[in-house]
Order: sequence, then structure tokens, then C-alpha cells
Amino acid sequence: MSDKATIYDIAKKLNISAATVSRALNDHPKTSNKTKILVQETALELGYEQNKLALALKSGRSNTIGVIVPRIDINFFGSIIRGIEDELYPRGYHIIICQTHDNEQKEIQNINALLNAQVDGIITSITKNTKDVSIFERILDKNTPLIFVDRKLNLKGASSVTLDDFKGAYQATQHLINQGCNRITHLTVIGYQSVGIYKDRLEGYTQALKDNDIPFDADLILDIENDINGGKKAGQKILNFKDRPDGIFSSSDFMILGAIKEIKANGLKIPEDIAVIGFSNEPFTKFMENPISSVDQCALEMGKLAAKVFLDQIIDPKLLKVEKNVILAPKLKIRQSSSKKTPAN
Amino acid sequence: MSDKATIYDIAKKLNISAATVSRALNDHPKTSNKTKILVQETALELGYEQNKLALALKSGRSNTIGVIVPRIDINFFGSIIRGIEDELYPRGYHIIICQTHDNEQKEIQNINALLNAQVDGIITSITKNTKDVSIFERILDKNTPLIFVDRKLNLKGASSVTLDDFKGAYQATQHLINQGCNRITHLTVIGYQSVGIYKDRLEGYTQALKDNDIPFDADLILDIENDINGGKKAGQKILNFKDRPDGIFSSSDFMILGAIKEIKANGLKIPEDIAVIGFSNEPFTKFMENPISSVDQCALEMGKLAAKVFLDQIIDPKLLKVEKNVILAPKLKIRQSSSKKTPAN
DNA sequence: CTGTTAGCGCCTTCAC
DNA sequence: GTGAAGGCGCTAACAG
Repeated sequence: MSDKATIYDIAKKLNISAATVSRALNDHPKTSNKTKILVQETALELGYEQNKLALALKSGRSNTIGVIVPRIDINFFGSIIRGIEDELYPRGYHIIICQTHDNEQKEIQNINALLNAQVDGIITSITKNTKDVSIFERILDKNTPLIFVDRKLNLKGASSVTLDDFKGAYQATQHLINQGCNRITHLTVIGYQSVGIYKDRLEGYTQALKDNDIPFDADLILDIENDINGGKKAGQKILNFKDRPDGIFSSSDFMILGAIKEIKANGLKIPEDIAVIGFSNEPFTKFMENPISSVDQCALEMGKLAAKVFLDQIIDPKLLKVEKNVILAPKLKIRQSSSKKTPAN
Repeated sequence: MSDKATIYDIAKKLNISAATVSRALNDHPKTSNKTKILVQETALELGYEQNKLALALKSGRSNTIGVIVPRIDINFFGSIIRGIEDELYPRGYHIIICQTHDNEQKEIQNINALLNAQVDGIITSITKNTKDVSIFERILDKNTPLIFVDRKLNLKGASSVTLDDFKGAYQATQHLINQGCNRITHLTVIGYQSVGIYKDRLEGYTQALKDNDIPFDADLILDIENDINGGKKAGQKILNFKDRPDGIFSSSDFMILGAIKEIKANGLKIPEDIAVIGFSNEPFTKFMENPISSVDQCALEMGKLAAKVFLDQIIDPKLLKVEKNVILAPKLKIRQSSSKKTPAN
């Protein structure tokens, strides 16, 4: 009883052919209601369940999609995956998860493994140092839909769902300017050769300054490690500027957290002395005693959209090679750390 | 070129049989080195890759494991999954992710879907209101290894990896007592009928009081919603006690965060007036300006151990039905919110 | 409306 | 050492 019943078991019991059973089970039009009912009853009785593996082998479609992210225990990627799952599960798709740990070799291995597993599509955020495009071309060569989320590569035939990082940075900077800041530093992340998002954020910042006739000062751009310690070091530098900045736009919430700690430790007030805003809207930013303003990346939405793009491509073969690039508008979360006038949540 | 090469393509090109190709590819002993090399070369040339689906159908093993959690975008579950992935990926396993959103119906659907997909095992954390055991029995009936993580069901044949919640609670409470607290409230979560962890935490708390000759007071147990608002309400109640408590042990970090906000808003100091400690060691607890003490649940470790239990069972068929219950010791993270004497991180 | 045949891609006896 | 045959479970084409 422990082992699975097949359509042959049902067929044998009913003295009909397996093909008929298959048709009855799939509600094929050219099957008598009588046999349909009969088959369904015995199926139930025998505890029959369709073996998706056999179906997949037969049809060439596994109803499985591969998702590759740098790390799954980062809230941002977890939310993206949740979005994908929420959208794809009701459509009968399974999601296979892989992590790269930002290692390009693992990325290649993951992709190969997923292709071997005959996934129907791949949704991924590239590693911070992905250089080799050929592995992604292999995906497309196999006519497997490829959709980038957040961190993308420009590749003909590959779709993408990304955030308008430029806009997010622009708005964040403009917001600081509106609060009265006119000497704003920008914290950016070092070591992301292949990821364009930090470049875009820097450009959004630069453009906002320009549009407000604030001179750009290269010294105000601080290249640091994307963690609290990096932020602390940046905080020190900021405090040591002869002409102290009155605002910080950071490309990461962790960096701004470090900077905040350092600044407060030196007796300065946030936002009164220095107004700050981060990027990513990590959960902790709103939990702080003094909540931190941040740019929300709409991770859940990104995941859902990536899944929808995949579905579009898979449903209509004509769209398979038609790339679709969706760009989401970020949402500014204004909180206390940047509200010189009215405190908010 | 876009479509996959099979062993038949290699066979045809070399004028040998597919069986020989298969053997050569699998490094079968009874194959000449010459053909092995020849086959491998043409395999490379043709871009051949083994179709895992066919292999799975043939062998009955999919090299895939199903992981079901309430929600994947919760840090705790994300870390568990990461642990599983880290451990299983090098062994050639894929991980299929499902979410229940704490809905028992979805849980049943997920399990059925995974069984249809012929997964080699299932690792799961049950929903907060799972009642029906039969679906889990079905898993075992199919000789599929079943391992619970964190939230478990007592089921003969099913293994589990859990935290010693009793111990964590006991230690947290003892720690507060050591800090000089002698009137300690406990915040517990309502609405978790089937999850034993909150009961265990309550018991750990109770035992610690008893061992320190502190009388148990049922009024000090507050049943609340597991979120910040629930915590705020609890905070109000605590402030209104005629004999105000001097310590709080909370079964959740979110609840304690709400309580802290409420208490501070009323001008009381933490930990001086009320020392507090939470549970889960959510990332935000250590990022706060005044970091919150908490009980770490070793999520990564739990995931890794669950994966190891699975491997043990799958490797040795004799162990398949031998349940293994691993209980991890929690780690107290003492921080400012409960350090009346020495501040710490 | 139903049965027969064939094949998805692979591996594993069984012969030779 | 290698080839031929069969089957994992399912469905689609072709007959009837």
C-alpha cells in the first residue's frame, strides 16, 4: 500500500486500457461519462496520484522554475522569492531555490544544474561580480525564459524587472534638499563591478544636486564596505570634514545605520544636525527608536512581476524571445531621520 | 543547436549503442577506456547534458527535497532554508520551496504537490493551526523521510530538529532574576493551538521562578498578538499594574519591541526601571540604539541539522523509519535592554 | 468512444 | 567489452 498506484493498476482493475484511464483522468472530451466516473472512483480507491515526473519527461515541461539569488536569508531576496511563489504557486509551478553567495562559479553551477533539471524558466539576481555572459546565453539558447530581478545583465532575449534606482536616489536626494540640506554626502558601495544599481544611485544623486544648483563635490562621495562598520568609518570622515555636511544619502541601510551610531556617539543630533536617508527599507529601519528614512525597493512586487513576465513568455511561444524590461518606481519612506520639520513614521 | 542532445545522438555519431554511451558516461567498470574517452569527447562536443528528469523517472529518486514553511520572507525561516541549502546543495540535491501562510489547507496542498513531484524527502515547519495528522502520515506511508524543524508534530516515524524552548525561556528568566528582577511578566502569543513552542517557553519561565522561590502570579502572563501593537497594549497593562513589574520575558521580539516603545513613551527607563528580553534574536534587536537582549534560535544550525538527518535517513534504508529527534540548545544574547550592571552588545 | 502503438531519455538486466 | 530489449509512468497519434 505504501507504493504508488499507476494508471496501469487502474486499467487492470477495470479491464480497460491505460490510455483510456489517462483520458478519463484528464477529462478528455471523447470519453464516456460512465468510464470517467468509474476511473475516478477506482483512482480514489487505489490512492492513485499522477506522477509529475513522468508527465514532465513526456511533455518536456517540468512545471518547475529555478530561482537563483545571492542569499536567501536576506530579507530583500526572501521577499522577492515570496512574490514569485505567491504568483506561481496557484498556476501549478514549483520553485527550486539556489544561492550563489555572490560567487560566480556557484552561479554557473546553479544554472547548469537547473538546466539539467529541465526547469521551465529561470529568474535570477546576478552576483556582484558576474562577468561571464555566456552561461546566460546558454539558458536562452535552450529556449528557456530568463528573467533578471533587481541585479541584471543587458542581454538580448533576456527580460528584467528592476527598480528605477536613479529615480529612487534622485527623490531621496531631493527630499534632503527640501529639508534644507545643501551639503549632502553620498555613501556608495565598493566592490560591485557588475551591478549597475550603485552607479545608477550615484547618478540620481548627482542629477538632483545639479537640478537644484548645488555644486557637486567629489570628496563627498564615500566608497565603503556595505555594513555597519563601513558606515561607522564613513561617519568619522563626515564628522572630520572641515565644512561639515548636513545630509547623507546612503545606498544602503546598513551603512547609514553605522554612520548614525557614529554621529550620535559624537553628540550630534539626527536629523537636526545631519539629516539622513538610506536605501532598501530594511525591516529594522522602521523599528528603530528614531526610525530611519529609506527608499523602498518593492521586493514583493518585483518578485510578482518577474513571475508574470515568465508566465507571459511561457504561455505565448512568440513572446519567448521577446524581452520585456519592467522598471518599478521606488517608494520613499520618510521617517524621523530626515524630517527636520514634521516627524513622521 | 538549441535543443538537447541525448545519449542516442552520441551513440549514432559514434556508431555504438546507447547502452554503451550510458555506461561510458557513468564510468562503468566494464567499459574500455578508449570508448569512455571517445564518448566523453563527443558528449562535450555535442553539448550533451544528462536529463535529470529521465533519470529520476527511471530511478524513482528525484534528488529533490521539499521544504515547506509558513512564510519564506521571515528571517527565521529564510535562515533555516539557507542552512538546508548549504548542506544539501553540495550533495546534489535541489530544494523546492513552498509556503503555507499558516493555512492548513495550503499545507495539505503543498504536501500533495510535493509527493506528486516525487520529492525524496520533506522538511517542514507546521502551520500554527495544523490539526490533521493524516496528511503527514501519508508522507511516511510513501516511505518518504519527514523531518520537522522548529514547529513539530509528534508522529511515530517522523524526525525533528527543534530548539529547547523550555531551556531558552528558563535561561532568559534566570538571567532577569540575576539582574535583580523579582516581579517578571511573561508575554506569550495567542492563537497557536498546535505549536508547542509557546507552551514550552511559558513552562521554562515558570520553572525558573519556582527554582528561585519567586511566587508565580497568573496575572503576570499576558496573552497577546504577536506584533508590535500587541506589545504596546501589553506595555500599557504593565504600566498600570499597581505593583509594577521590573522585568519582562517575551516570547517574541516584536511583542517586546512594542512594549519597549510604550514603556519609554511613558518616561520609564530600560533596563533601569524594567529589564526586558525577547525571543528569536531578530536582526533588528541588535541594531537598535539600545540593543534588545534575546534568545537566539540558531536557525541556520537547525536547517543544517535537518538536512543532515534527512541525509542519514536516505543513505541507510534501515534508518528510514527510525525517527531522530535533535534538540538544540538556544543561545542567550545579552544586550543593553537587560543589563542593569554592565552594558554589552 | 476505446485499444494499440510508440516514445519522452535514461539505465539495467541479459545475452553474446 | 558491447548490443538488444525492456521499462520507469504517462500521453498523443492512429486505428478501429
